[in-house]
Amino acid sequence: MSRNKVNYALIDDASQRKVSSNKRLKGLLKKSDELKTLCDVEVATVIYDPYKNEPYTFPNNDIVRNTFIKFKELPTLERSKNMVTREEFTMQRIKMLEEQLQKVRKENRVKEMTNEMYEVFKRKNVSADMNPSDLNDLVV
Amino acid sequence: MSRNKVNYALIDDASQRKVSSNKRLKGLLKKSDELKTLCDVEVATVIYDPYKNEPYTFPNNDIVRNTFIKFKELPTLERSKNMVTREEFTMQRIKMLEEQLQKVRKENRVKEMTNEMYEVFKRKNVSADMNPSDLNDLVV
DNA sequence: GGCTCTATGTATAATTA
DNA sequence: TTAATTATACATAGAGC
Repeated sequence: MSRNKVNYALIDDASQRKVSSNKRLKGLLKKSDELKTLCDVEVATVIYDPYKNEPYTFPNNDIVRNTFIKFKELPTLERSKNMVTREEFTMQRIKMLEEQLQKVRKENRVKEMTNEMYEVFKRKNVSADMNPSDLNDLVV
Repeated sequence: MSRNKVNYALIDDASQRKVSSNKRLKGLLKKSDELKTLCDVEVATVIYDPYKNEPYTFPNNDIVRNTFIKFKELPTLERSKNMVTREEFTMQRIKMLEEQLQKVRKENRVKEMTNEMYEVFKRKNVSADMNPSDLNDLVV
């Protein structure tokens, strides 16, 4: 069993090529979805299998259409200098919001831990005189 | 060293997200190229990184344009209503971030309250039988 | 930030049912 | 031919520079 290195060339055997194509298409869509979800990147893909009339799209037909419209508009957007300035401004705003979000989430995690301690504390009905530093031992 | 499983969710840390994005983008382009070359499949992709004006394309701008036009002209596909321009997309992104921030801040307040309860609890050594749902009443 | 390295998770070619 | 299985190539998170 077990695989060889991939030879970077068209797979000669048509049925084997189809099998590989199906597997790789599936893999590509998964990777696209991960890029989109983990990294907040907009991905739009159209894939034509030579044996099919209708293409596969990622993430779906409508979004691909929207992205393509944006793509077409690009040269128009690049015209103006003000546009760039404004866009930079907007990007700064996004960045700032993300930083805030990250900070608040971090605080959140700390509080989450303290709440867990509270639950443990309550459940076990332990003495309130317990040294808070002892709680550290309970952290999973 | 060595890696953990990928958590299927947005990577919180912006700079870490960027690193992952770059690696995964590279990987995705390679997979796209392999699908095309090994399996004779037509692939056209547009990728918008939120911090860049210009999208990445695979295999290149012209071919993407042609493939997308072919896709657009398919008679069976109905026209989309929700067409979004690049700018509207960016604004949506800001809105989403603001909503998230607000949500996390709200959660934060709840946890803040619980923490305060914990402190009171500890100080006064009150009964551990108090119902946690009572805390809800305290939320602003 | 970007680059290299490498351990480990993941994709998939080969094989079997 | 499609569906599972498994061994191995490949992608990439984490670490160090």
